[in-house]
Amino acid sequence: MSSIATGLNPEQLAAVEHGQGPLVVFAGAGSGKTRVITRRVAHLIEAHRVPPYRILAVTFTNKAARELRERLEQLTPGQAKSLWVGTFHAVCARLLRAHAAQIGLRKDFVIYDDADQKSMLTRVIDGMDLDDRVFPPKQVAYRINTAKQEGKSPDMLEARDPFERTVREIYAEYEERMAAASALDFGDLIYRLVRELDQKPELRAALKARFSHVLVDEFQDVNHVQFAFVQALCEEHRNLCVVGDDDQSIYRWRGADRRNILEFRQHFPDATVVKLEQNYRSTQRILRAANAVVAHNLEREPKRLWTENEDGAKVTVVACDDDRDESHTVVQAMLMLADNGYARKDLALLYRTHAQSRVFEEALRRSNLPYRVIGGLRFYDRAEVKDLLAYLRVIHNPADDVSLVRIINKPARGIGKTTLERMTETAARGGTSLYAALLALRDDSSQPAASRKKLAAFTELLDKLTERKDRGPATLARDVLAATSYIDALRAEDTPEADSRIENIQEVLTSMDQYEADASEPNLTEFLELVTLETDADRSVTDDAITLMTVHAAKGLEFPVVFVAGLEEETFPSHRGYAGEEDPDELEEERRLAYVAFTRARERLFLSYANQRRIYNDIKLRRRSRFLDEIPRDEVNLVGAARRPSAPAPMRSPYGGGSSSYSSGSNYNAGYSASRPPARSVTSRPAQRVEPPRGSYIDRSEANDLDGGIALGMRVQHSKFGIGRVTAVADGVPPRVTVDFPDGSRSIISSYLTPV
DNA sequence: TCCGAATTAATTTTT
DNA sequence: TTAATTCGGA
Repeated sequence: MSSIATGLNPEQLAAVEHGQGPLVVFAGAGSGKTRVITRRVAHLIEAHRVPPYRILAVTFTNKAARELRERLEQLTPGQAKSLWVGTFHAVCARLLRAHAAQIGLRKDFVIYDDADQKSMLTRVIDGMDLDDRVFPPKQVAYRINTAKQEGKSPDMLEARDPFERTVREIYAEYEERMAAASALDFGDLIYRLVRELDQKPELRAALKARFSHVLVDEFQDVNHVQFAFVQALCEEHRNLCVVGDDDQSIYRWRGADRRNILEFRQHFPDATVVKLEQNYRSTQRILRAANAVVAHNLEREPKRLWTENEDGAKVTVVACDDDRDESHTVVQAMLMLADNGYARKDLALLYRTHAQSRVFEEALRRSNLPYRVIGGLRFYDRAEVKDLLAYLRVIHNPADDVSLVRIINKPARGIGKTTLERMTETAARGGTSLYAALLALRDDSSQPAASRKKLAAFTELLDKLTERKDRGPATLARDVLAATSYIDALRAEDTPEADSRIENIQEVLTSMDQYEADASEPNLTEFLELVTLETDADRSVTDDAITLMTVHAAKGLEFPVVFVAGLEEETFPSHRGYAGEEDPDELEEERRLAYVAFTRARERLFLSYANQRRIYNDIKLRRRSRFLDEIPRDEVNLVGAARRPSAPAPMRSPYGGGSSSYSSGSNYNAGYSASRPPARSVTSRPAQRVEPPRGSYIDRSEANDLDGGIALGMRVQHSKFGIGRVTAVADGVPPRVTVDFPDGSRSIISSYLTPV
């Protein structure tokens, strides 16, 4: 038992040993949050004799869930297996399956990811004879997802204008098609469960008695339905422990509501509050820089994050001429670090958007530095992988329309557009699945014989495969590949792309074998669920390579050396290109994102920007991010091509008059005293509090007010479509308006329009 | 029905 | 720029 308390500071210990009732832990970056959660669960099991299966721990990623389970296995051998640990999505999926009959769901429902959802919506919109330029599936999907995050069914959706009324109808129709396919989208997993909990007292009673202790990690990123779910589970015992950091809330666009943690005490007035403010991860300088930036936010829980770690090196700001220069300089620095005691896997490059990875990838390849990109295109999103999985899904559940459409003519078997249209029509008329319609057409003697024959061949193939359904996913997948000659077709192509596709398929097969070896009762349903809920970030790092990823993906990770690239206005902070002044909430979220990025670094932090950048065709002048100017000058070492007398639009900084006073001429490599510091000694220096600089809000009098707002009825110009009139305005991300152009109505992102 | 060519729209972040 | 989708000819 002593092992549970070893090495904890008083606040951590208080959180670990807290007894009954609600608990909120404000855990600053690097304050040992994971440690507290792990120890607390172990403590509940060991000291309070809580059976593991009555403890639920919700994490943000599958990887975090796995790690939690592994660490607990070490702390409490043999007990961790029966714990409930997982993401909201995984946990809710499991509960939905367990109570499927009660809820009126098929136990083996499939989960649709975003791409599946979008193709379902495309089919729905098409089937309703609507113009998908006026109702772009992506935009409708965004609205439906938002509705589900807020717990709204179609009839609860606002419909103030014709556009919104139609969206509501699409939503309703979509729900019916999803039910017919016995499919749930990501949003459904939580929303449906919460809805059932509201409507079925027996279910609510069962679930609130199911767990005795609930823990939620990254609570600042929980949205409305997720909180409702947690509240329902805890309303009886009230043993709810939430852990989070409002400064690290970066998922507002996904419905995350920081008020959930900031106002936790209003929901649970008797909640115990613990603040973890000692940082064990970063150097003083890194922490001071990060603190100074986030201190510019107005709406936050006051806190003082401090560390006993040494001062460390100054934060290096790398000023570059252009994007090529930036990638080159960053890679040079990486090479130097790699020569001076750092392993490649100690280095990470973070950026705001995936699109930024390209230039760096090229530069890294040229320098023969091994790297891995996290995110972007998910492994399971690759076309060939999706094809194979679609076969498995149809075998598993023939009513899965989206998957059926995907494979029906892959490989080409002469079932084309005409036949598919006929099927869709029949299905719509009879209110059945596409597969049922397919069978009907096959058996309908009034149909053309040639098409009937092709359909029969296809169903025969499926039937043959379905017979072997229970032999495990891996075997089944190999059967599918053999029966469709999928790999043979790729091999015949004999191109590098085809080869890499074959490799990807091999990798799926390997992961299936792995799954069968690991799972207690391997089955197709579980495997398919695992695969759709798995993110790229969940795949673990083993090889010695530099990691490239978005700041979002870096949440919860740490690296000895972190590079953050593209610190420029419009990019980081990003802005949605909406006309007029900036949204202060959005800017504050960007600042929190910067805070997350900076605090990933343990020893060295490099921040880079370019004065001009190639975007599409032309070269755009860029302005250094205001976040850079929010870092105290003393913590910064400026290197690189900062010789330009002044940036395009000099910014006033609280630490100096303008950019010229900031830079100190061209001292190209001055910043790289790159060798790794000796292993950190256990210092017992008195704690130095790091205070944010006071009164340093930047005067941004030259804020861009170039383009005016787009409003209803306004005449606007688009570079391609010419001049038109705005007929509807929709807020959203990004904001769009519907415009009547000479050649028809279109939905356009408003930043692509100029008023005339 | 299929394939390559032409067209067109788009850049945030993800379970 | 480039990815995705549509189009047109075979």
